[in-house]
This record gives sequence, C-alpha cells and structure tokens, in this order.
Amino acid sequence: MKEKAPRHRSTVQRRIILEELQRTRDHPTADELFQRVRERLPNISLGTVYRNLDVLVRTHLARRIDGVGGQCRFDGDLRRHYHIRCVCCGRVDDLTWMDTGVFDAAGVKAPGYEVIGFRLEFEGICPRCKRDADGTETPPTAH
Amino acid sequence: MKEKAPRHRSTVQRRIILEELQRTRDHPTADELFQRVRERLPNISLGTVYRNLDVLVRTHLARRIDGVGGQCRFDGDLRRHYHIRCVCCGRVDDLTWMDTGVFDAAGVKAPGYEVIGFRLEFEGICPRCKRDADGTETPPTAH
DNA sequence: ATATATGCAAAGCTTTTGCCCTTTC
DNA sequence: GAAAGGGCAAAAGCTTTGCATATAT
Repeated sequence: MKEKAPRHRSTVQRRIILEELQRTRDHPTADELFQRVRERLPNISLGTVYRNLDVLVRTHLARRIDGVGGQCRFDGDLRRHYHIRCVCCGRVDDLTWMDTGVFDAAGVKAPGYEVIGFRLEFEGICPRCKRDADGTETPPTAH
Repeated sequence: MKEKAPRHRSTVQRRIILEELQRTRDHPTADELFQRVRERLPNISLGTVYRNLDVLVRTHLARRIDGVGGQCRFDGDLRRHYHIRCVCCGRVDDLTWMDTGVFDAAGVKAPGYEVIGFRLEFEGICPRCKRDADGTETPPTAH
C-alpha cells in the first residue's frame, strides 16, 4: 500500500542549497535562498529550490516555518529552539537561550489525535522596526 | 504621523460573516466561510469576505490562524485557547481543556524585541486521517 | 540503463486591489 | 452628501507542475 520512497541523489544543487541554508541564521524564504544560491549556481531555477527545500524538509534536514500571508521560511538549524517573529517586517529570529524543555508534546493529550509535535512562535517588534516605527503601518499578522 | 483609523460601519455582510464565524468551531478558511455566508447572502463576493475578515482581525473580533502552504484559517473564539492541527488534512481543532497560563509572553525576553504575544500550535494526526491512513500520503507540513 | 533531478515556463491557488456603484451614518 | 463598504474582475504573489533534457547511481 505504501509506495516506496525514492532514493534521493546527491546533486550539486541540493548540496549548495543546504549549505546556504545552514550557513545563515536568518530563516530565508524560498526566494531569498534562491537569490543566494544563484550567486554560486547562476543557472539554478526557483523551481529547483522549491523542490529541494521540499526534499530537505521531508528528509528532516531542514525545517519549514509557516509564515504569515502565505510565505514560508526555512530553517537549517535542527537543534531545538524557538522563534520570534516581527509582526512588522516578518523577520524571524532564534530564541536559543530558551533551549529548555518547557514544553513536551508527549505530555499533551488531544482527544482522538496522535500528537506528533508542536510549534511555538513568539511575536514581537524587531529592533529595526521599533526604530523605524511611526505607528502608521499595519503589521502583517493584523491583515 | 499616525493616519486616523476609519470608523467602521455596521453592514449586513460584516454582521453575517462574524455570525457564521462565531457559530462554528472549525476554524474555516476564507473560502469555506464564503461558501457558508453565501447561503444567506447569495450575492456576496469572496473579496468582501476577505476584506471583512481583515477588518475583524484588526478590530480584534476574530483571530487569524496562519496556515500551512499559504492558506489561512480564522477563529471567532476570542477566549484563550490552543490549537492542534492535523498534518494530513490541515484541520484545526481547539484545545480548550488546556486553558491554563502555561505560557506568559510577558516573561519572555527576546534581545531587542518588544514581545507582544506568542502562537502555540500542536501538530498531530486527526482521528479521521488516522482511520484513512495508508501511509502513502505526504502530510502538508512536510511539503 | 534507468530512476531521479534540473530548467524553463505555464498553471494553480490564495489573497489583494482597482473601479464604480451602493449603503451607512 | 461624504465616507465607508460591496461586487466584480483583474492582478499579484507564492508555490507547484509538466515536459524535455541532463545527471547520478
């Protein structure tokens, strides 16, 4: 019943995409990553980046951070940590200092569900947006 | 500097959209809500639903639940509660029994940030998906 | 050899926006 | 009667997909 999983091959594109994702700490969107990878592989296409991010997430080499307004971000850091997102600009920073076992999904019992994890994200206003703020802009989460 | 906020008017569409959102407990997408509202207001347009959901979220009469893959869900229940999302079908259920102060955003100090809240969401497999599962499908979060 | 991956472009979906008319205050 | 809102359709933005070619094993 279960269709057999394809054995993924090691391609230049995949390796460099992962490298770039791991090199940075700023949780790029697919397009941002595409721009960076493109500097090393000028012919790579955005579709390839999406396909590979997909593979990387499925093989647990990267994590997807679901975003506001339909844009995802990706994280190459597999260590347990939390995120804080700026509601103004959408930027996502790490909260590694909280690297504790505050929450344990195993302890959660949702009736009927098989719980497999949880997602915790703080929301705030990042330093740059605080500086720029004139109170006029409407934050993305509020849309 | 701050542009003055428009004073919102009470329209039939807005009232019914909010009513339908509050009537249900299943966190509909904009389109799902549109279908339900349409039964009462056959001429309403999807754009109006989006515009009103926007207003309702901004005026804190509804909450937006950011979704996987760019589709948002909305919640008309303003009481403090958590969510559990099925990674197979995307369905979101409430976790009201956890209605405790487990987390307090005020206690979180993210360097440089002004913390305004947090988002906690459990992930799991809902009863229906567990029953249907043949292990073949790839969950949405894994994409 | 053959399954897997890439590039390119087109298609798909959700959400936003412009325009002009209608409704609310 | 101004200002806010609605309907409709087009546009926008992100992501996925089809197809022919190239590459990894």
